[in-house]
Amino acid sequence: MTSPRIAVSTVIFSLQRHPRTGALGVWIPLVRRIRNPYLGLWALPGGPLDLDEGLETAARRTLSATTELAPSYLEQLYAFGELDRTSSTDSSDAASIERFVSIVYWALVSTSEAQRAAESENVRWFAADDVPGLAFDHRIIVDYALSRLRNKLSYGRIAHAFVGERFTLAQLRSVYEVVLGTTLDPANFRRQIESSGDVVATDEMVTGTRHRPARLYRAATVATVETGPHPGQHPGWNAGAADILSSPSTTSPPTPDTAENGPLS
Amino acid sequence: MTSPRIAVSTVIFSLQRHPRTGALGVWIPLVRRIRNPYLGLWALPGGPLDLDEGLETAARRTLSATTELAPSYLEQLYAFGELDRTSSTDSSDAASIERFVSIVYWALVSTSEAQRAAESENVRWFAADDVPGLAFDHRIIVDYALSRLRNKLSYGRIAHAFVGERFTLAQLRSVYEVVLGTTLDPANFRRQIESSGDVVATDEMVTGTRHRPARLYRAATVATVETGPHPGQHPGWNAGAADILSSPSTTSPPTPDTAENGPLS
DNA sequence: ACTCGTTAGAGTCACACTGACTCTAAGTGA
DNA sequence: TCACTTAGAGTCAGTGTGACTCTAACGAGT
Repeated sequence: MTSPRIAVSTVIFSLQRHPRTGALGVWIPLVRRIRNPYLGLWALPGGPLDLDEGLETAARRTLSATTELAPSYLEQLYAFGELDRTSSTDSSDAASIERFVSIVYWALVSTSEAQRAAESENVRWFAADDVPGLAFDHRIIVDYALSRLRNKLSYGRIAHAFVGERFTLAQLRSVYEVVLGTTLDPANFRRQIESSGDVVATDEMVTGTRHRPARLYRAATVATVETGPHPGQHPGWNAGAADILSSPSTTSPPTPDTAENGPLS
Repeated sequence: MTSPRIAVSTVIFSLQRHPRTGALGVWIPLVRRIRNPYLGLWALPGGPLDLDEGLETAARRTLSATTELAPSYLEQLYAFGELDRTSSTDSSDAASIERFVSIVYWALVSTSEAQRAAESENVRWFAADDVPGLAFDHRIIVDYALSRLRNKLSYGRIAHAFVGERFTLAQLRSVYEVVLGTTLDPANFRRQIESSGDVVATDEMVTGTRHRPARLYRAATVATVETGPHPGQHPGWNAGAADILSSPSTTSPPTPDTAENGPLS
């Protein structure tokens, strides 16, 4: 009983367009604190860990309770447990504040799934690189999660989680560009992604654009190789529904008939 | 108060020679449980988190208390908090066992530093890939830490922590070979390490071998770039004392005089 | 004193990957 | 039918890497 209490919080990333500039960026939902340490400030969604639930279960529960979100990708980020986590910019009562150790997860949700986290008095989306003053040390946590996101994206196959089930390579490329803050050569990006095996071409194309139709791809079914850094059973992935990233676009049924996947012609 | 208790444990890696075969390998110290869940079994050094100490502080404290070790590299590994952590191979009383969330660190100690963890009735070193049946889910934790060690070694500049302050490139190479379980071409290894900037040549050489003297190197002073995945202030590194890895070797004062670092001749 | 065995350390070469770039395909809208 | 735009294939030079060869410099044995 002489142990700090445990809280579980989650940094949720999604790609969204800026309401004014229209620029695509990384956004996160925050919830307003309705209790006294840092009352009224924005904070990461989360809550105390129950006695009878696992860590990831707690992350999903608090996530669903505060934002209605069920992320397609969820992974543990870090355990924050220093003594000064609550002080810094503290503006509340100076009375004794109970100490918490926060076990923080980070999640990716697709743009359509993100809409389930409806904005309200107590829930709002912020650009990840431009958050207001947050409760506790949550600003540090968000920055760390962002760096982890960038780092992980450059190695692995996380980008799919931002887009829907079917996506064009241009959409996938824009995920990389937005997250990493760079621009990528379309041709080189195509070459690398296609040879990586992370992606499989479908026979569907996108029509309705004012240019040549783009082929739709889907994420390769993970071959249960499990090489990623996850102990035990946590693969991080979930089922995912379809949604779109670009502005004007619709999918269309199969192409002609002959040629199973395009025999070179 | 209705939260699981927190324990902090550490997986400590060190390179040691097998007492019989003489083969170099990755070893970890374990401590014998002296209380009832899993009494008598080997387990990771650790203990409950006090109310007034940070996570890393707790890791160092419990480490020092059980094994006398002060690791040169220490980093958080993962928080384990599933509900079934204590069941599996449980052989103790079936009564209600208190639930713990373990925040696990992993550490590297040099071969000489490792000798401070003297073997005793309750402390023993084991080959990391051949541990006995461990308490709780510690076997899973050890395996995960091993995979993380291998993964991290192939990217970063961790290898130094296994050797002393001064080391030859052959010693550093053997660290890689032992941890990764491969053999590396000496010439190519030299080329890569030297161009990586992680290492700086000294003007000292190793004599006493039956072949050409090898130059001693030291770890490059980290340029405060802090690109590694560590939130807040945790850089992971500590001060380190000198020690040797190979069998016959002594160092000798500077070389002749002319030539600051060998002008090609 | 000389040779031998051993490892240090420099250097070479072919191959694979990458970034920059060009060119053609295939749609929409005027 | 032309202009515009993006999809997607292809080319080419530079760079890093693995496999390999060659010389340097010690101790040990004869």
